Amino acid sequence: MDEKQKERLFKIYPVLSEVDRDLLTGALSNSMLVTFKAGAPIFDELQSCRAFPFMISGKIRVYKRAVNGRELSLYNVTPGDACVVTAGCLLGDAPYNASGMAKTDSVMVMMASHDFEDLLGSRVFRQYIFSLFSKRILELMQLVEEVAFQKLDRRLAAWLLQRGRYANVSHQELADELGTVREMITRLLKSFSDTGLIALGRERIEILDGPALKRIIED
Amino acid sequence: MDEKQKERLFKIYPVLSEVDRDLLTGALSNSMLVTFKAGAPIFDELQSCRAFPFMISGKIRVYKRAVNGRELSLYNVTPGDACVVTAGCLLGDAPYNASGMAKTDSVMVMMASHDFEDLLGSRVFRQYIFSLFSKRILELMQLVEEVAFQKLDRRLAAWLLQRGRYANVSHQELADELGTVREMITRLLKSFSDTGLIALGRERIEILDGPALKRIIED
DNA sequence: GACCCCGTGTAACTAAAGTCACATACTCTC
DNA sequence: GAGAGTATGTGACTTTAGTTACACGGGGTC
Repeated sequence: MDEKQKERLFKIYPVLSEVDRDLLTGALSNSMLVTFKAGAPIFDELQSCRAFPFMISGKIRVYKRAVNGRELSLYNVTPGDACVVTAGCLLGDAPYNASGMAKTDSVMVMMASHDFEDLLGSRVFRQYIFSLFSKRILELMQLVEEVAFQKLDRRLAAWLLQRGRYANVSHQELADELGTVREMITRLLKSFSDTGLIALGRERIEILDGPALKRIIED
Repeated sequence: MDEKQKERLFKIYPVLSEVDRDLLTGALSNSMLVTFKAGAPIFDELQSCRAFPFMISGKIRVYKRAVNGRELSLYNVTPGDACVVTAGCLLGDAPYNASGMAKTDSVMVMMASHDFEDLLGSRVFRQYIFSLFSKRILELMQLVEEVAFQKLDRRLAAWLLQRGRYANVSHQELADELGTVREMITRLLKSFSDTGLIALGRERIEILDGPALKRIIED
């Protein structure tokens, strides 16, 4: 890692500046910069893991894959985040039970497990990591509820709203996000489009009537 | 907290003996012993939380409740465990987003947030807590997958097997565990019973043919 | 331009889950 | 042992989701 990259790292994880200087220097000199191309698989179910990732740029999608090929996104990891599966494997010493792939070109610093544990000696750093964990746990619990209790049209509407005015995704990608099949997405999008809530194009969805979508979510 | 209770606490959380003596003594003298009767609500969605619980005895069920009254268990907390929602709220400074109730009479030591954070200064203690967190996260991810991709008969069979030879639950309780409705459970249990996999009684299920149940799970 | 790949549209059908309504039966209490 | 309250059994029906199979069309390649 050169100085420029360290600087970026500090910018994204300001909490690192609170960590003991020597400890950090040692840990970083041990760490490796890794890059992934968009679409590249990063880890897979049942694999065990060796290092803790600090995302510098890009976006990692963590998801579950069912036997029949259907997928469901659990969460994304972006710069400033931590990947809790990885951390979970690392600290809980269990194999991954999800898969990860790069959604966009991604760069991350991989820090060895024991170095990471050293850094956790810093109270502020620890608080930061814990709060990332906590955020994820709450998100996961939310996800469980949505999958268990909410109809697909609601979940789809919520996904669209959260995405902003335009979304450039194929129906298949959307299905893989929500854990369903392409045809369901096509159908639901069509019905949204028929009632003027959205406009459709190839790999493109535009929200025309946000408030109406919100009403679907709220029931 | 008297000496006898401290002893029990140490027995259940041996890792506490690794923590700095003075720190621990201070933290414990600040802590409160709390008891809940079976069935008592412990916390609820959107409530904020003030302390970290160390379970001494009993069992806490953490679950999500849907608007229409349906429920779905997320996990149970037993002695030696940590309640990650609570920890999540505490450390991530967010309100609860699930509910908790005592399944059996329960006793726990509630430790103030800042005392808990002090204890985390100990590397071994920290590792212990992190590994509890990790375990839960992996469990939650597993749960998401099951709810999203697995049919109810599989999930029910899995629940029964994991429970051991006898389960003393009502169909409604089972429905609340799995996030479905009573009638579905009654129907599925009936079909299991018709094929000789289980024997049914009032609030009682006995597994007769474990291997066959396993086959249902494995498809 | 012919071809192919991929994303999308759609209809008919199956399957799973949930809803409604009500019957039955056990248990505990008075 | 009558009655209340809770647990279970069950059939008919609706809704939601998933499956199958195929048609259409744009965009890029050779």
